[in-house]
Parts: sequence; structure tokens; C-alpha cells
Amino acid sequence: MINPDAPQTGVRAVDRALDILLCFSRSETGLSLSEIAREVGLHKSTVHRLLTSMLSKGFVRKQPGTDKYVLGWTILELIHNVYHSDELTTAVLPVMTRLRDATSETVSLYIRSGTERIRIQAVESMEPVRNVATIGKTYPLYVGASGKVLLAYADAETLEQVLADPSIPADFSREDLLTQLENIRKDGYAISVQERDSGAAALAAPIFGRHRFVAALSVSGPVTRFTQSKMSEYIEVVRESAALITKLLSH
Amino acid sequence: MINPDAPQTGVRAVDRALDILLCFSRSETGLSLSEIAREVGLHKSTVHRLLTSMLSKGFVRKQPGTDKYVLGWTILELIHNVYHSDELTTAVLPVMTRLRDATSETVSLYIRSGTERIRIQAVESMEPVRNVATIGKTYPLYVGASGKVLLAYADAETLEQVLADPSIPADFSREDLLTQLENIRKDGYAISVQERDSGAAALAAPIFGRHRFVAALSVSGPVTRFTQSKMSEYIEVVRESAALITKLLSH
DNA sequence: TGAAGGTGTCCCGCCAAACGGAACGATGTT
DNA sequence: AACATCGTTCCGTTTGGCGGGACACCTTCA
Repeated sequence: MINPDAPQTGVRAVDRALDILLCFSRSETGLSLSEIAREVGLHKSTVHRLLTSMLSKGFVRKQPGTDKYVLGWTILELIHNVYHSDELTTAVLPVMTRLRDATSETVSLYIRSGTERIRIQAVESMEPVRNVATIGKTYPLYVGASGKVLLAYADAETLEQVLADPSIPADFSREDLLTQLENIRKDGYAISVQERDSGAAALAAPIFGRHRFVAALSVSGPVTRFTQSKMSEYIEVVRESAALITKLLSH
Repeated sequence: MINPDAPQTGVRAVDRALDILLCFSRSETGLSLSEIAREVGLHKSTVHRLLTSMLSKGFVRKQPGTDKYVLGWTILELIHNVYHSDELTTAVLPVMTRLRDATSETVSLYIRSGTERIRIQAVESMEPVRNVATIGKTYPLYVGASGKVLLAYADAETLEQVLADPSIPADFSREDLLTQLENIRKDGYAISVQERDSGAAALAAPIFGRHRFVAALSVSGPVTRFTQSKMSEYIEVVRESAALITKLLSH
């Protein structure tokens, strides 16, 4: 049961249907009807009826092999309206650009995708020597400031999968990572120096949506420009920018 | 009124709510309550009630300036589950890879974003001389095979905006483009030879989702390898691949 | 083999709650 | 000032959603 005290506003059936959709944003592997019913605290038959509506509209679908429900392709049809909506370009991008101007380093926006992270937006530094940011590119989660931010707010299952990743170097300290993740959750930012790329340093801070952690905002550049004093200055502006975007996202 | 004959299955309130959400995938600028009510053929008060539910869950939100409704940030939280879901990598990517192997040229998947197009997925050719495809990169709509496909299935407003684009070269024939778009809709594919890049040629075909046109699939490479006979061969395989993905998306 | 527990699906009687007409205040337009 | 159109709220009617229960189908124990 997610929400014991119902908001008691609007249409109940719709509230429940949307609750079901939100369940999917938490589980990556798909959900069975009974799991959903347990999660939202409703009778199986009720959930079944709601799901058939969403099924016929393509908002959810059944995985071919298993009988589990997953999000449907219709969501894809909504994406470019959200993802490239006016607000994301007229609200988030300016914040990123301002952050770039304040630090004169490359600014990136990452979301987690399974056990990887993907850069969904970037504003590059104007310096001749700079971090080149390709939108859409993916990186591991266990290295880099934004990777660790994404990991710090990921579910336990994802963390486990990442730690079990065979491509992690042998000398990588998992204990060290776990304490770092705790510090990130406590402090609200992450630092990485020469982790992903030798010669590069980065700072990152979490961005929260309406219901949960959404993305990581990072500033990255050549390690030579990230002096101790610059670093502490950047920490402030990155956290401010992330907080501003968080505020924008919860409108 | 979108759907005069209701499917009469599942929960009506949910069906209506999802219909409202689908309205947004068509209009890029946001919709007022009355517009939505007109579109789905319901009473204003009914739409208002449904919208308050979706508003409280963050599925829609009101634009700060105007009173228009637009899709909310909660949709973002669903995206990475769909966009990078197992199926998109285990279903669409293999089709793209097979197409790459059949043509030994670079294969790209584009969606339209306003008056541009963005490459959301790519499988590169293995040839030493090849079209290098960067995921996330954007291109204009009025040149290139996939650009024209995206334009052929875009709404009239977008087409108008694109034709009014001041960055279009002076010698560009808009009449020619319009007849090309008609042919694309008729034939189901587009060809471009040395349009976007000199020395490059491309073929593209439309991919349809459950409710509407979604994306364009393209094969591109050096024009020297796109002989007349190769061209007609590629047209077939591109259309087949696009049709296969369309089938997958409607599950 | 059969009992036990887990699925997903379907049916149906009851009554809560969704529907839409109507009215309201606020804006903007002729 | 009259008019049109907007978003919002209220309320009586009755419709359609609710969930208990039944069912068939699994797998897993005894």
C-alpha cells in the first residue's frame, strides 16, 4: 500500500490507474497482476479491470514470455512532448547554461538507465581544452561523480547488480564506494577526480522530481582547472542549480 | 471526438483519462480545458475532474504563464523504463543490426523534435569508409531521407514552420519538397542523394506506433556504394525492417 | 496423486461515486 | 455595456465501478 490516506480529490479510478503506472517507474523488470494489487492495496479484480483499460490504449503491455505487465509503447509517443517540451529547453537548459557560464566548464544532465547512466542534455565549456559531452552517450555507474550520485539514489537491487558487475577492475574497493554513497546522500553532492577519464574531474548533485530522484547534474573538466578553491566554489553553484531545477520540476 | 465507437471494455473513466493524455501527443503547444473537452467529446466539468486527478499525480501540469495544460514531469520518470527497456534493445536493436548486416551500411533511428530531428539509436557500418552516427545528434527536417519522412508525417503546423525556416538556402525549392513528401506518403519510403552531406546517400522508411507515426528508420552511407541496383535492393529491406518494428511496437 | 497455494480471468448484485446540466465569477472581445 | 468564452463549483440522478467469490490453470510440496 503506497498511499494509505487517499487525497480524496478527482476521479478515484483515474487516481488508482495512475498509481499503477507509477509502480512501473520503480520496478525495472515488470510486475505481475498480483504484485501490483499488493503494491497499490487493491483487489486483484479491480487492478485487472484497470489494467485492461491501459492495455487497450497501449499504456502497458504484457511481456511476451512471462505474464508480467510492463509499460507500453504509447508512452514513447508522449516522450518528445515532455522531453523536448518548452519548459525543458526554456527552464532547465538556461540553468545549465548559467552553470556553464559560472564555472566555464562542461555541464551535463544524466539519468540512470538500468546499470548505466545516459547523458540526456549537455552544455559544453567554451575553453579550448574541455570535456566533450555527447548527448545520448552512456557510462558506467560506479565511476564518475554523476554516476555515484545516480547510484546513491538507486534502489538496492540496482546497487547490487552494479557491485556484481564483472567489468569492475579487481582493485576497486566496494567498501569505499558504499561509504562514498552514504556521504553523497548526506552531503547532497559527489566529487570525482580522475575516475572515468584520467585528467578529468567532476562534481555532481541530485535532482528530484515530484515523486522520486530523477537525474544528476554535473560539472566536469580538466583536473588541472579543478583546484581546491575552485572545487569548493563549484560545489555551491552545482547544488544551487540542482536545487533550482528540482524546484522547477515540482512546479 | 476521436473515437466515436467506444471500445466498451475496462474502466470508462480511465479510458477517458488516457484519451486526454493522448491528445497531448498531438498538440505541441499545450491544450486548454475547453480544447481538450472538444477533442475528446466530453463535458467541460468531466474533463476538469479527470484533469485534477492527473494534475495531483503530476502527469499533467499547467503552464505557468497561460492556463494551458501540458504533460507533467512524472512522464519523465516513466521514460527510462520504456525508452531503454529490454524490448527496445532486444527487439528494435536486433532489427537495426540485421538491417546493417544486410546492407553493411549505417542504420539510424530518428524521431522528430519540433522542427528538428534527433537520432535516438544507431548501428554503425563496419566499413572503413562509413557514415558515423552520433546518438542524440540533431539535424534539420528539410534535408535527408529520414528528415523528409519525418516531415511527410508531421502536422501541418510543423510543416509550415519548417518551410518558413530562414536558414533554408535561397535556391531550395519548396514546391519540389512538397511533391516529394506526397510521394513519400504514397510509396512509404524516401531517398536522398548528397543532400545533407555531399558524398552521402540515404534511404528512410516510416515506423508507426499504436496510434500514430513515431519514427523514421534510415540506411545511410557513401554515395559511391549506393548504385542503382543496390538502391532498389535496400528500399525493400528498409521497408521490411520498418514494417517489422511497426509490428513489434503494436505488439 | 491429491492437497495446497499461487497465479490470471470472469461474473454479478449492490450502492457509492462519477456524470453532466446548470450556474457562477472572471476575462477578454466586439 | 452587452456579449462571448473561459475555468471552476455545486448537486441530484443513476450509471457503471467495486470487490467478493468462483473458476481454471499452474507449480510445489506431501
